[in-house]
Amino acid sequence: MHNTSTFRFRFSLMEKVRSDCPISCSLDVFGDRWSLLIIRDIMLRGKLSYGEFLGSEEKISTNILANRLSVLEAEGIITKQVAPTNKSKYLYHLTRKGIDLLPIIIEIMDWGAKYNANCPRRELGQRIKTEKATVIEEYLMKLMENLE
Amino acid sequence: MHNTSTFRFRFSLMEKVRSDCPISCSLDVFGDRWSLLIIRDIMLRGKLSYGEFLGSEEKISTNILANRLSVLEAEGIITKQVAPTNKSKYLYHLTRKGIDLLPIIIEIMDWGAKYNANCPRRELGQRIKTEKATVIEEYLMKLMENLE
DNA sequence: TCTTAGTACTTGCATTTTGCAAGCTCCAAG
DNA sequence: CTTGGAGCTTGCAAAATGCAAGTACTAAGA
Repeated sequence: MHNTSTFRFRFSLMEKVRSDCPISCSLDVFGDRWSLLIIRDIMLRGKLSYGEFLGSEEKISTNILANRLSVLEAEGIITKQVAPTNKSKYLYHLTRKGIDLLPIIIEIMDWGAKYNANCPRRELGQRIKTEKATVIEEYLMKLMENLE
Repeated sequence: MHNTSTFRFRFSLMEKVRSDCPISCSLDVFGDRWSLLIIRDIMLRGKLSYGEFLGSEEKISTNILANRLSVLEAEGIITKQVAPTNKSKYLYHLTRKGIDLLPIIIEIMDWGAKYNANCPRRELGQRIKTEKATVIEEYLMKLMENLE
């Protein structure tokens, strides 16, 4: 199912679950410095391809990106499909499971903006400050439209 | 201010911020597999001491625990104080900044429980399924009482 | 006072993960 | 039939992690 080379580092030992605590299980999946940034790119910035993810300002390296994408796909958080326009390009989309990470992403954004003077709140950041629930609702609907 | 040995690995280079995105900044602080589990222990399980954190089922190792505690303290998320009963014991408490991680913790718990058959929802897990906002409100009030 | 135990770490070392740079493969266009 | 774009893989050095053992300080009991 998964080729070994892609899994040569993270999760190469396959499924070492630390406990049955839902927080612990979640962190086993996305508890690192990169996974949620990829989700952010797809979810909030409309990025879809490997090249677009590479372009983000945090400068993820190619091997880490390839690994995280395969882990997220294996976990059923994103899907990978050939681009209709170009057979050598792939598009990554969120599954329902991936879309359900939205509230986590929004809460992390809100906390980060609140406690970092150097993190300017842009439109979305401003809105979640006063109408978080509404914003989540809106994004949820928008993201669900792209499902299938 | 910080002794070097405690910071010999994580954040030993001090503040390498990847971008001004609030999500990225947040993950620079707690984007790993352990930090939020320590927060969970303090926030939801009433644990307060090094020994209690070590006792959790995920079995964090002593050097990682010491490092994460010092990072969380340096970030102003927890405070460290001598126990009133015993001079050789320390108690860790959440600051306001730490308490504000509550919604993130709750959302991660909810997602983890939803997508892991092997993660049983206990009382709290059940309640957040139907009355998340209320539960957050309640816990927030309870945690704020212990501030100061 | 001497010893034993509790609490909180620190240290050394092997293993794993990360980060960086350089390839490599496949497809499409000229 | 070559050139370029897109998506990776590979090799290697550096950093983080995990484990086991040791240290330092305090408290309590003999």
